[in-house]
Amino acid sequence: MKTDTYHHGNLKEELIEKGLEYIDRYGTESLSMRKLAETAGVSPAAPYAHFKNKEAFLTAIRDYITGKFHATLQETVDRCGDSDTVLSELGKNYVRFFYANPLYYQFLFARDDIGVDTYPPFQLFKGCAEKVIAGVSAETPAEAVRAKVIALWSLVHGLSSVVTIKGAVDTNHLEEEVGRILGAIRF
Amino acid sequence: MKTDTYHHGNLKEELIEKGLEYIDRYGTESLSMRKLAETAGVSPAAPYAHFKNKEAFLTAIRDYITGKFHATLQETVDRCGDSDTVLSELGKNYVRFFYANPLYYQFLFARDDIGVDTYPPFQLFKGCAEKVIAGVSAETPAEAVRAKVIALWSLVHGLSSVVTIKGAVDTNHLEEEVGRILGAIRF
DNA sequence: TTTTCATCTTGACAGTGCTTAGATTGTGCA
DNA sequence: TGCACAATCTAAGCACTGTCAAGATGAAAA
Repeated sequence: MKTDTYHHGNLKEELIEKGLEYIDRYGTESLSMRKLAETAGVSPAAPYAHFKNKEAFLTAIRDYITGKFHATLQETVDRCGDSDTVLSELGKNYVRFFYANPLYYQFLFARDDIGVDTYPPFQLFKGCAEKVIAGVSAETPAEAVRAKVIALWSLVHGLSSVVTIKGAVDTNHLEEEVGRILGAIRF
Repeated sequence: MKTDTYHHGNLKEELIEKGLEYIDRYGTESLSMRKLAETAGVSPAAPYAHFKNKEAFLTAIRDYITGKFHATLQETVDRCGDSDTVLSELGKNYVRFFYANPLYYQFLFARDDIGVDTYPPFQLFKGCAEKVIAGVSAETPAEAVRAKVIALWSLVHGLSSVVTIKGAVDTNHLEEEVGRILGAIRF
């Protein structure tokens, strides 16, 4: 078959964009490579020239989303510096990110190969929290600092999930509510 | 075909048991109705006499696990009553449950149709936390109580997830560590 | 005994991920 | 400029999936 568009020219990027759109709307459950190929106007096997398999494709999308998540946190740190508001702002933006994209939470974290040291946003958050919390009181034992860091992280991470549960948090006044909730931990 | 075991006799229960076993080991990703039917020694369509579709089957398994989770929490409440240790014990057992079965967390919560009011374990935890926290200081404003309840729940819920992330928590001394982390919130 | 009905098998269909063989075409090198 | 190469695509097909419709089976009710 001879057409003027045998080579798509931008398939890899379009697949990622279309895949992202699809996950936004319907989640990852019903996403299929064949449907995606069709919406891109390309044969069912074409995507496999760019991605080894479906898992590699999903990983590419995860990396993209992770990049945006990381950028959000990084921007917060850059803006707040070492001020005493940085942790609260970091937490708020952490939660906001997943509240704005409820399907991202499961998509990013519903797998078992994720580690703190290999996931930049986690490193960023933990590192920042460690610095601030250890700085509050110099003579705080290391194990207490560590526990508080994990506590804060768990609180923020958990709230990101809880916020998507129906009826859990008054989302009409989300900003104030999240502020109050994050304020429950003191250092 | 004429055999002496045309009717399985206990298929529904066996499917749930085998399905549970499978999820324990491999998660829900690669679970298939046909494989399950085969391990039960039955034809591929047989399960559909007991479950409308795969989703209904998974819901049945979720309900079973949710029952065990709820029983764990209920047992804790029954044992501790209204003592000041009930929240800490409740939190520990909450986290323990998912640490012991890492794949259950995603399996139970990786869906969007879950609500506080329709999920008994959440109601139990929230109800108990509300009673205890409101009782600490009678003149605490309602909104502050609500925020603390959500904070505690988020902390516990988040820690249940964080604990399964590689390198996040020292799992060699999980008990003490969880105790320290949960102690970061005071009321 | 006969009938009924839940339970099961057989066979089929559409959709899935993915592989292999070959077609197409932009690109760099002679 | 022409040609070979490599990246990218199509076509065809395999093994697998969920699920349905038609009919077989047999335990329990009549």
